[in-house]
Parts: sequence; structure tokens; C-alpha cells
Amino acid sequence: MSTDHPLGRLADNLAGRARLSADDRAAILALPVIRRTMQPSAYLIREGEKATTCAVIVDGFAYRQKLAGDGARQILAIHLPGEVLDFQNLFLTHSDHNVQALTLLDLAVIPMPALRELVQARPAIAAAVCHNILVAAAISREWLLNNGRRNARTRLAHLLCEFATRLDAQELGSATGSYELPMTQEQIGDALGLTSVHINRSLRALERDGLIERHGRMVTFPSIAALRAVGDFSALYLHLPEER
Amino acid sequence: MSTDHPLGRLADNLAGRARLSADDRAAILALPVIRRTMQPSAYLIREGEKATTCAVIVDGFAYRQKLAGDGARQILAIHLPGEVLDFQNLFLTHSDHNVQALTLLDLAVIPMPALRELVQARPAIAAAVCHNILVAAAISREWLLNNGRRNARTRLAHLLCEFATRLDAQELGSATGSYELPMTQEQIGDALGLTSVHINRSLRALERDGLIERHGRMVTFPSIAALRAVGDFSALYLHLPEER
DNA sequence: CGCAGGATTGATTGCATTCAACGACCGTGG
DNA sequence: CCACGGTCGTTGAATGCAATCAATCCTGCG
Repeated sequence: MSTDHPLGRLADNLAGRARLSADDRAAILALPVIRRTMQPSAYLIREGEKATTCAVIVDGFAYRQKLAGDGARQILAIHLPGEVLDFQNLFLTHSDHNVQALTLLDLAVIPMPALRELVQARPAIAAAVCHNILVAAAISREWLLNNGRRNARTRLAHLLCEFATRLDAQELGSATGSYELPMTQEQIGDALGLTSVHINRSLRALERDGLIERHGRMVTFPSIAALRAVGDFSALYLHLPEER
Repeated sequence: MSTDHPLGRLADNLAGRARLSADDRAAILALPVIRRTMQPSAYLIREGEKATTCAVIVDGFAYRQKLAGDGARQILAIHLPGEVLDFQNLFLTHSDHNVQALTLLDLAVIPMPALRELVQARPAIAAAVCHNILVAAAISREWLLNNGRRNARTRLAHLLCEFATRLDAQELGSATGSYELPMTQEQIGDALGLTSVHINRSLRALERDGLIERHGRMVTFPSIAALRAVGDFSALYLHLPEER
């Protein structure tokens, strides 16, 4: 778990989900990168644009987003430190949605040609990339279910559980039973297809019922099991390496 | 456009979105296949199962589906003739959702190992597969927006437009301005996160407003442009080869 | 003919939205 | 130091879109 190298966590991620040789891992770490910082709400890619680079989150959070014709926003995905933002652009010519910084972002930017070469030269890495893409797709399917067929309370609990689980998987220490959710209630609403007002009420209801505690954006769970039950949450769709 | 070979349309699909050599194409057509028929509502894969084959739809429609804890169903995707159902299982160990026949299905079933070998041996095909996977993911993101941030009328019009466009892309002749939508109103509701009752009312409203005509499950559009406007529809997310 | 699944319609209910106002917090600048 | 403005969170009241409940109709089919 080499957090000293900007791509260390990327390599860990890819390796954790496929079988990468030391060679493959070294090849990933040898990729040329440019470090870049982005301010909250800055756009990394816009709908319709063509991307020539591939960004990996070294630190901070990002989100995918798309706008309806009436201006309503739907947040499509949240990305955690260590995750890759642009594998899509390896194979698609233009982006179909926007990607924005959620918090202050520290990025490692890889030129697309270098990544493309790596993927073509190393089948194991290509497989890991595919795996990664498919997990992202699985998450968006679960969000579709969450959004389409669960009520506000359940949706919210589900999102909180997903966050806890994914943060754990990245070893960002939510195992302690709490984490900082770096989203405004408005953003949570846009992720869940609800209004910020209703998110506020649902959060307070969860708090009132003893399922969560809140201090600012820090969320604590007395019992993750209880929250999972309320959120109808099963981690299967995250396709994590071992357990459960 | 060799519709005589069961994998002809698959090869066309993959080729249309990437650059496949005649060699690559021949390799696809040379894949071992078993023809199989499935009755409507039969399960092709269940959540949690591990798939050892990869099915291509020769004729008929299929859908992906997932159930919430309270039994509510969310339809995650609809698949048309010519589409592949199981690329996910090339890289993921188990399925996170169910796949069911929507209509009577005529399938060409490919053993996973043969497909895996093909993908590993031919980078161009691997790229086409990735492309295919990413387009499916893009569709589910658009569904997320549709489901989360559009009202019933718009959602429904959007779905009808998507169908028209995808059928066109598969040259299944909706270019005439009409097609058969092989879904019950209940299924449409489960795809759009609405009830069948509300689908019924929304369909009739679209009909009343002259945006569609219906005869059984046959739907006709006097003006696809008008329907697109109502459905807030842009085909960008389908990542079709040319045009627009 | 009678059954079953699907479509249609009406009446009622309810979850979430909308509108609006106020409060809390924070960084900035006079 | 504190006033100020902006963003975010909180709360209340009214509204509305879609769900629910419940019949009834229709059609294909054994």
C-alpha cells in the first residue's frame, strides 16, 4: 500500500481486483504523470468534450453529473481517492456527462496515449481496467434501483452504507464507524433524485431514530448493521475482492 | 449485414463501433455457439450466480432487473436483437442482477472460455468489447437522469425515443416512424420507476396530445422531433457511429 | 363460454416538492 | 473587531405528482 507514489493506490486498486504481476504493477507506477490541483466545483470534463488525458484521484472527491433540459441536475456517481476518472475515454470518443471536483482535488494526470499503450501491451492490466469499468456500471445500476424503487429514507441510508463500504475498501478509515461525507444536502439530493429540503428532513429522521449521529458533515453510525437494514443494503454489487 | 449467421449481427455491432479487420470478423463468426430458445420471463441469469456462457440475442428482447427488499422491481436495461448479454461475466465472478427474457428469445450461446481466448488474442475485439460495455454504462447513466430528474411524461417520451433510436441503429426498421414495444405497461413502469397505472395515464396523455398513436403494442410517431422535444432526448449518450 | 393477463378509469391518499423565511457558520474587508 | 455577504442548513405551510386501492373492460385463448 504505497501511498507515497501518486499511482500507488491506483495500482493497489487494479491489483486487488485482478491478478497483476509485479511487472504489471511496476509498469503502472512507471506511467508518466502530471500532478494537478483543482478547486471544488471545477470541471474536469464536460459533456460532449473529447478527453486526451486520464485523471486518477490522489486526494479528494469528484462526481459525475448530467443536466436535464429544465436545468435539474442528476449526480451519477461519486469518486473516492484512489479511483480513476476517465477509463471511458480510452474507448469512447467524447464524454456524455460532466465530471466535477466535489472537494479540493489532488490529481495524477496520465496522458491517454501512454495509458492506451499500457493497456494494449498488458492483457492483465486491460482485464483489470475492464473489471473497474464494470464495477462502476454495477454501481450505477444499483443507483438506478435505489433511485427508482426506494423511498427517501431508504435511499439515503443506502447511500450512507455505500459510502462507508467504499471508504473501507479504500482503507480510508470509516471502519471506526464514522466518516466525513463531503457533500452538501443539495448534492445528496441531486444524487438521490430528491430535494435538499427533503434530504434535510430525512437525515434528521435517521438521526432522531438513532441510526446516525451528525457533527457538521461528519457522520457516525452506532450500528452499521441497523443502517444496512434500513437502507436495504447488500455490498454484492460493489464486487469487492473477498468477504461477504 | 449477414443476418443468416447467428453471430452476424454481433460482428456488425462490434465492427460498427471499432475497427475490426476481416480477420477479426471471421474470428467472431468462428466462435462455437449453441442455439437456444427461451420462453418469456425465463431467467437467463440470476443475481449471485456465476455465468459460464455468454448469450447473444439472435431474435427477441431481454431485460435486466433487480429487486428491492420490499419486492419492488427495477428494470435496469432492455436488450434488442443483436446485443450481447453477458460481457460482464468475462471479468466479474458473479452477477449482481437478474436477466430475463422479455419476449420469446432466440439465443446464440457462446462458451465463456472461447470468448475469453478471443478477447485475449485480439486487442481490436477487446477494444470493441470495452466500447460495448461502456455504451451500456452510458445508457444506465442516462436512465439514472431520466428516472431521477424527469417527470412521468418526459420519462416516457424519452424511453420511446431511445427505443426508436436503438431499433434504428440495429436496422430493425423503426425508421418508418413506428415499432412494436414488446413491454406491458407494468414493465414500462418498472423501467421508469413508476406504476403501471401512471404509465397508462401518461401514454394516453401522449396520445391525446398527438405525440404518439397506439394500436396494441405498436407505437407510431407522427413526429419523432416533437417526441424528442417532449422527452428531452439527445442521442449523444448512445455513442452511435456517425451522424448528429 | 369462461378464464387470465393486461389495459383502463375513478376516487382517495401520501410522499416529496415547492415556496418562503430564518438561522448558523465562515471568510472577507472596512 | 465586527459588520457584511454568501453558502449551507433548518423549519413550516401549502401544493401537487404519482401511488394506492378498487373496479371494470377488453382481448386472446384453451
